[in-house]
Amino acid sequence: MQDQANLERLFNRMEERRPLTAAQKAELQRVASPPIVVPAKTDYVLEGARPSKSSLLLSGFACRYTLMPDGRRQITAIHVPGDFVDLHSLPLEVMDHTVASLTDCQFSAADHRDLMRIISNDPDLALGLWRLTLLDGALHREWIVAFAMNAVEHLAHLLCELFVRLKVVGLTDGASFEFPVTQEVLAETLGLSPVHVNRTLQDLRSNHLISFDRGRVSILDWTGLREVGKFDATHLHLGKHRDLAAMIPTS
Amino acid sequence: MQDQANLERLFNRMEERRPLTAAQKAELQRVASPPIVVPAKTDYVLEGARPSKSSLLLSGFACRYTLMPDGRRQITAIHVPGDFVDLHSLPLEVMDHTVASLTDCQFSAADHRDLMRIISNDPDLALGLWRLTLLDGALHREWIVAFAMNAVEHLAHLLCELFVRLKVVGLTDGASFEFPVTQEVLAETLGLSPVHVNRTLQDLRSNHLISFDRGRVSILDWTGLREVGKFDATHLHLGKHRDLAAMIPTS
DNA sequence: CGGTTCATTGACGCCAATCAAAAAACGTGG
DNA sequence: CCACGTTTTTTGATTGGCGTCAATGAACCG
Repeated sequence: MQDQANLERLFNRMEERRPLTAAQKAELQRVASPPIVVPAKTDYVLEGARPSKSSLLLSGFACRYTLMPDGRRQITAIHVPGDFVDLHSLPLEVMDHTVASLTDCQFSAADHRDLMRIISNDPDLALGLWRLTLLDGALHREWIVAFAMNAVEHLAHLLCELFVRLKVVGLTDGASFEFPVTQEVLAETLGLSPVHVNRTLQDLRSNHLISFDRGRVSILDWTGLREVGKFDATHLHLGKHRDLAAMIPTS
Repeated sequence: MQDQANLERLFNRMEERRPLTAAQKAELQRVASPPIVVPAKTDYVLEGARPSKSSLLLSGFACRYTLMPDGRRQITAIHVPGDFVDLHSLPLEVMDHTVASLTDCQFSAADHRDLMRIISNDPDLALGLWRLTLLDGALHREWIVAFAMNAVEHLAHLLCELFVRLKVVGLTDGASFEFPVTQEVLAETLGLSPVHVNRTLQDLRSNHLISFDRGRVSILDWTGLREVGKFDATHLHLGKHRDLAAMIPTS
């Protein structure tokens, strides 16, 4: 059992709104492969592919991105442990973007035939999986809104979002969390130049809202950061952790 | 039967990848309400609501938007006939944004209990509905990428996307289509100021890529517009109409 | 026909891109 | 543990895209 994938973070997320039965958890556990290790900065699912399985991120950070004709990379989603990174390929079949690791990652994969069997036999679980893919959509919409903000607001918004999502899966430590990515990755996420990301980070730091050092983000002023980033957790569709976004974390 | 909703445009979209059976079409038809008329510029589903039904757009243009704290409205999606505008509220339950009409619209609504029954009894149809919501997500991602472009490219991209989507549901006329919205709506969509949208339209016009007059968009140079907008239809997940994005429409 | 909405134009300012270079952190092998 | 090349962060100077403000003109509508 040592190499069995730990699905607790997925269960955390799925049980935000209603609990899973022991049988449902067992069924998901049954179709989850042992951990797959992927080093940092590696494409994991390619645009144009037709995956025969879908992968759950167990540890590390991953992203989805589209390569633009001029060679720039635009990141459209950042994934944290507990996220399915390509569950949408089950109904959509063809990948319209690439999934890559940002840090060293572990994934667990579930065969599409197994997943199809699950959704045929258990409409309740089917709805839960559907719901997970819709949470991605809700995040996409929020990112669109964030793109209409200026650089400082956009960055603050992103950090708020990551903090809450990581908190849900138990990956925060007080008011801080590990986020070992370069400023270039932030630039590709925010659609800014790396230089401007640097200046924007300095802005947030000089206003004592955050510190960001050696891959660790510490939120020094949660209320202030939320305000700057116009962050509203409605789109995260939290249930159990509903009050989490309002809370002021202690350091 | 005169007041029965015409679901052909929905069927068009759902049959991109695989045909629906007559029984499936009949089942969808059975749960679809008669047309609901909504005047232009009217909120139709409010943020925070818990819809008990989901609505299909039969005619007109609608959008989803989020109101920002400073009163600005950011549009996150534009809907064309054949689109479900809030099908995601079935698994997600709570609306995280508002749906509004842009023009006079007609909707047909399906009760969530009926839809739940369908997805429980027909996994195939469930997958088809799931797929529709994922197409929205794919569009969201493409919009994020488009936000990393400059104003001219972004606008060109949007017009390309609308053209192809309208073509799929038979709402184009040669190389042109009706799109009776103000430049302010475009501004709210692109995250630009109305003034700059005006200048950007003039740019496209002066390069003989489009004309846009009295609510009708005509594409004068499809190849050129696609190139400027870096438009790639992969994310539309077309099946039957796969070659549509590459085709040069005749006027 | 008159009021209202919408499209257009010009002047000016600011936010973020770009270019270039230096400093700091990191990784690796000796 | 230090030396070294590489990656990443930081800084400065300049440019350009888009926002803002304000006003005019055109289209629409009852």
